[in-house]
Amino acid sequence: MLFDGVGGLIVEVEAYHHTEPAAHSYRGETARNAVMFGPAGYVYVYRSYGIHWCLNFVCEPKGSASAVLIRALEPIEGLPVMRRRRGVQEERLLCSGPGRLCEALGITVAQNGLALDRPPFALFARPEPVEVVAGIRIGLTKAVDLPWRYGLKGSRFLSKPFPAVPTTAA
DNA sequence: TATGAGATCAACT
DNA sequence: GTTGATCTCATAC
Repeated sequence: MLFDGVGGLIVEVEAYHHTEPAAHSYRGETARNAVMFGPAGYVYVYRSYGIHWCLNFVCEPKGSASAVLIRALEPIEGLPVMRRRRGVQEERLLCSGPGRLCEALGITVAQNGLALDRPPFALFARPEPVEVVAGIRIGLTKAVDLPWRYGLKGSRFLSKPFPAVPTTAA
């Protein structure tokens, strides 16, 4: 996934749906979350805790008000730009979190409602299936127990590591 | 290394 | 007036 020539592999996401209280769309459509109620393939950006931006992709079906929060990215393109914007050198810290990711990519509310399949956005499918692990969501105060966090197995760029895989659990 | 509190604003009640 | 899908810095081990 690229934005304006800067980006990398998405390694961590969280799912949101209007039927669960943690979602912004839970209480119905408002001026802020209107994008979530629109067609899939658009971005929903909002400000969190007054200082951070969070990037979401709106999903099918239209009207379901579902979206995925992009929580972490493996930086690949435009590393110097990201480092400059973030003021951090370590690759792992550039995009390992929703707020960091947006700062690194230069995403703000100005991008709210933009289409994902047109510049400056660019999405690429993976050449082959990847191993994905699911887990409990992070940083929420509602519906915390839903296992709707998904990440690339073994990635070093996750905002937080996933629990050990079931096969190795005690 | 681990835990705690502050920063800061848009939208909701 | 309160809350929040967060991050960073400071202080305490």
